[in-house]
Amino acid sequence: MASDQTRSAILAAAERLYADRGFGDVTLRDIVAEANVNLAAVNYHFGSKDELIAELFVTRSLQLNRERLRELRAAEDAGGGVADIADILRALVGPTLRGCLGPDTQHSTAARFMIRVNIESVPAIRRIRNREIDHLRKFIAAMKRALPDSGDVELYWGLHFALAMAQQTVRDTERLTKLSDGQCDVDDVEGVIARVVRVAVLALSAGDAASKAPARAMAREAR
Amino acid sequence: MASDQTRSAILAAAERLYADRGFGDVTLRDIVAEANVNLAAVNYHFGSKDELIAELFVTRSLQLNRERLRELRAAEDAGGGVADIADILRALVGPTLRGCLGPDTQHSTAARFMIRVNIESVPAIRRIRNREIDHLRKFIAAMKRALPDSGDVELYWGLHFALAMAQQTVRDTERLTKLSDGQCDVDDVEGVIARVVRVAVLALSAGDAASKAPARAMAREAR
DNA sequence: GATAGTTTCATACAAATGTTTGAAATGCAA
DNA sequence: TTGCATTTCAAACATTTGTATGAAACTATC
Repeated sequence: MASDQTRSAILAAAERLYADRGFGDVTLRDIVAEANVNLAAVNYHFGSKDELIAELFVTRSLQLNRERLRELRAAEDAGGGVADIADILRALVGPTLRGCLGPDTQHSTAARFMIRVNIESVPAIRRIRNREIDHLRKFIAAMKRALPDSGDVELYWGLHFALAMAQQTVRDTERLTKLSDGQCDVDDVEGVIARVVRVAVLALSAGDAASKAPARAMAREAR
Repeated sequence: MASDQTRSAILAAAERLYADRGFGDVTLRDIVAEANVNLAAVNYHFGSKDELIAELFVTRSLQLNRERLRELRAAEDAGGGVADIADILRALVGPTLRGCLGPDTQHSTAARFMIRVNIESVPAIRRIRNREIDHLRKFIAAMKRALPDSGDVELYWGLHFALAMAQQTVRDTERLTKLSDGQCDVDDVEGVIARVVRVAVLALSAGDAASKAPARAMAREAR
């Protein structure tokens, strides 16, 4: 393994192209042209196109999970072993949103790549994604420590909804912006994070109290 | 236009195959084999593969939007022109969840097709989806009537989050089920709808009061 | 500096795919 | 029936795609 130059060039070019044009219409020939390497280099260094995609995704995915856990640990350390529920959720959705939203997103290839992953979802990536569950369990455990009186089901739904809001915001930034005529400032990343976390916390605390009351009644109260 | 048999057979076969195996690996040859028609029939009747997909999506999409608006009108009529906010949100997410969730989903081709649309998102469909905005504006208008004191921005975010929770639940049913070891009963469709609506309503009411308070403080209160 | 292992390269392969074509079949009106 | 338009059909087309091959270039070790 003398020179990783070719390997790195392929990875960089592939990520850039996938980020810009999506998985659908980027061919190996596009990638090797962008990387200025030979067509056969991809199969030589990665085995197949899918393995190249997988390596790209795994790398970025591990980065994301690492960052999430780092923030989670920081929150738990600050709280002496039990973190604030809002901080837990922030550790969950913060890295994703910070990476994929904001004005500087235009300049980060890695971020644009992860957005594509969220939007398109090719089989090669979907297979890997299912391993994400172990990672999420760590957050469930932390949430259980923070809210020991909550039922497990509520925690699962709370985490699910938190991720839903974060990922949909990444996925459908354009629609939200258009719908609101730009009134929803998606570039204010920390603002978006705070908003998602706030609602997710509410969802968690609401689950217990009102899990049996019909939503209709709740809405009446809210008026 | 003597016989629409061929046309209909193609549409039905295509929807079935796309529902079962996704857009990625269903070819025209698969479709015509399933429909027992000639390969050239697709291009003759639809012009191209993309136009076939588009027609499938538009049909189901219009059905969905019609059902949403029907429920919205029903809610507004019942309230004398101004519907309950929970009912508005239920009209928004109910049809999607009822169509795509639940035990009977296994039997509805249309439902499974729309799930695929939510999961995969091919370019041909993404282009059409952007026209959905006008449809959503009607819900924003209804929400504004229901919550006249709410800021527009809060309404946009509320609708965005409601759709996020509904669509992610459709998209990631499997992950949620695995993560919770089956504890989250996604087959209880009306339960899921109530849950999504409840959180969305909360998100709307929370926006006003706490839009300036940091989420950290809110979480503390929630303890 | 010869040799063995690694990497690069041009090129070919094989398969799949959406689309087109032109003739045959069918349906329908005069 | 005749004639015209619509529809079906088998076959071919033209690309595009990921992958494989075998020789050449390169690198490092002895």
